[in-house]
Amino acid sequence: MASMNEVAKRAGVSIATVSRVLNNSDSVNEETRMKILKAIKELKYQPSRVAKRLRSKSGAGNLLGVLIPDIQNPFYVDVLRGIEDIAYQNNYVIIMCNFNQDEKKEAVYLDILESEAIDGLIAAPAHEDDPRIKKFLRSGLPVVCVDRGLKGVDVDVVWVNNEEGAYQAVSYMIEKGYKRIAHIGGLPTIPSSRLRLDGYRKALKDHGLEIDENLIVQGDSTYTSGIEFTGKLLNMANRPDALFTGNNLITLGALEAVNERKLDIPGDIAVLGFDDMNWSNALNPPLTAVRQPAYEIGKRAGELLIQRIKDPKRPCIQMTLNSELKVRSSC
Amino acid sequence: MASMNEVAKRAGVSIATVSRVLNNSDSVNEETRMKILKAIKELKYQPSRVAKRLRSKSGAGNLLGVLIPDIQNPFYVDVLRGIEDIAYQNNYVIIMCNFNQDEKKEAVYLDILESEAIDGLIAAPAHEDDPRIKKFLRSGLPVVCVDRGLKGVDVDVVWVNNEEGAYQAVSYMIEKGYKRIAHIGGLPTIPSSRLRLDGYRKALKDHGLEIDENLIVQGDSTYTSGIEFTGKLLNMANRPDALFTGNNLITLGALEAVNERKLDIPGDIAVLGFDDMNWSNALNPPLTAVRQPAYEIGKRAGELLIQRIKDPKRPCIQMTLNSELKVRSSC
DNA sequence: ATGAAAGCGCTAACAT
DNA sequence: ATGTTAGCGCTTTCAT
Repeated sequence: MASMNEVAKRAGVSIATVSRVLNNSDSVNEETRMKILKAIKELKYQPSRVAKRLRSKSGAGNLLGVLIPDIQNPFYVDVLRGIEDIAYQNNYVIIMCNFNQDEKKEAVYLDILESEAIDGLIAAPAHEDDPRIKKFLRSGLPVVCVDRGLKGVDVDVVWVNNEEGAYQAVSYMIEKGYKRIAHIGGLPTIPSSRLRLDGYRKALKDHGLEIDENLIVQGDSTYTSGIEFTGKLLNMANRPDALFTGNNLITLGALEAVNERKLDIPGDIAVLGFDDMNWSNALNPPLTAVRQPAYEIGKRAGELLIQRIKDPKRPCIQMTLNSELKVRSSC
Repeated sequence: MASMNEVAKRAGVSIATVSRVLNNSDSVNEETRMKILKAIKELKYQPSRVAKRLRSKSGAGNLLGVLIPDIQNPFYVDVLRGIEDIAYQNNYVIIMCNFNQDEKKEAVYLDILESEAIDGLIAAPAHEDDPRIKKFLRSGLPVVCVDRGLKGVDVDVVWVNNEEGAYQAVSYMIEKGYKRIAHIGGLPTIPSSRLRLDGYRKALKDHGLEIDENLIVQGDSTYTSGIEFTGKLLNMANRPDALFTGNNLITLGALEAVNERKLDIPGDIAVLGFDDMNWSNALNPPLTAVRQPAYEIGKRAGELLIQRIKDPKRPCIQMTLNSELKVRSSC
């Protein structure tokens, strides 16, 4: 790889001038600019992003960190996709950090990202008190949270109206005539889990249904938890007639458990999931779900981050996107 | 962030000595080592990976590039997950490049990765003649290919026995008694698409079934292509009794098309997909599929890459992992 | 409009 | 065993 020095030599100018045309800062004589451009082409010169990053502290490194809890969850994949589109458009590149709900790993990644001199971070904190993200935030680096907020600090957040989305979903279920609606929630430490549960409770209450605590379970947001809890629920003497699942993975696990028992959806048990998937119509029956605009969440977060990098002083924004109930046939 | 200089000052030594204890190269007096370690702790010093990368060309930068065609394909997500595990264990971090089958984008990403001075690259080339990856390879940087090989060059590859996997699958279908087995393939430019098709043809031939070219279609490997082609196939006067789909996304699209027509699987049409998913049991009926060990492909590729970074001279390896036919209920 | 030179944080060769 | 020093490739004053 040719260096700026070689370009300068070939063009017969100093490296400062080369740097100038590259960053089209200052004015430079049209003739010399041409000479330099020519040399760049001939040498196939490409600036070193590493050197640039080392030299010009923050903002010019074109490097973003993305810290997410579980890349195997389709929701986060779509978010990531949205972030990537914006990053690519702006010549940023992404270091992908999947911490798998492991707080130790999260901490390690955060340290590395700092040491990589990233320009900004998009993160879904492990929970709303997440001390590691908070510390990172305090270090002054631009941060945007997705899907999960942070309590007691001022930070950009992009998420969805979790409580409202759950409320709508459960209300719909009630209106459909379901009486014993169970809920399998995710990790209680994750804010969205609690908000969705709140929405569930509120819907039941507002419709005059009594809340049966036996029908409310909370696991660890995984596929396996979906299988397990659905199994328990279905084994109950007086089993529920409908199931409201707390996320993607739980839903899928629930479907496995239902399939296993050869029960009919929605005949034996209706299923409505929080989180939609691009292939929900491939499920049989097609899944009725609360759709989070995952791709757009990522896109918006990317935009906010780049804005903040350019203007660290701009006030924080909390952007709540709307979820949408996609009615298909499972409920 | 404290720099090495500050550590040196606080410990009352030169930065060279600090560097020595950090890389535990050379011998350094136990006493001074302690002083330095103490200073490091007190200042919460963390070496700058950027500076290190700039200085020590190649191999010590702890940065890997991953270039994949479609992050929204669950197969690649699992591969990525495998790579990440190995990377993390070895203190490497990953720049994620999703090129979405867009060769222009692929080229841009490759340029950027070079400019980022990555230590190595794991890539699924757009196709087997992919000139951009070949060029990259020629530049001398360690490269490992996954899922797709490269023709006419010596390179590490980790993939699966595509032809054999397809052969087994289709043979199984034939033994089950299906007579008119259709195949929806992926992009013909992708080697695995062709190999799977080859396996399909060979199985039919070996079992004395005639090949009906009307039952063979090839699309662009997407979900939509699965929907479309399945639709066409199902609308045929003499429609197939079974479907062998060429990848994950196609399978899902096919299921949507079948659901839409309220057809029964496997009664009206059996479905067997290449590529398994972690939640195949959530499908109804559970999907019979050829399972690629995606996570392990990623893991092995990561291992090979790190080996090559350490020893650029070691001979290239082509690692073929075995696929496995997971018999469930869709076929 | 252009150049010289300092320095970002580190490694490694060369001294001592 | 430890220090000095020259870069890695770039940006950015400060001169001219």
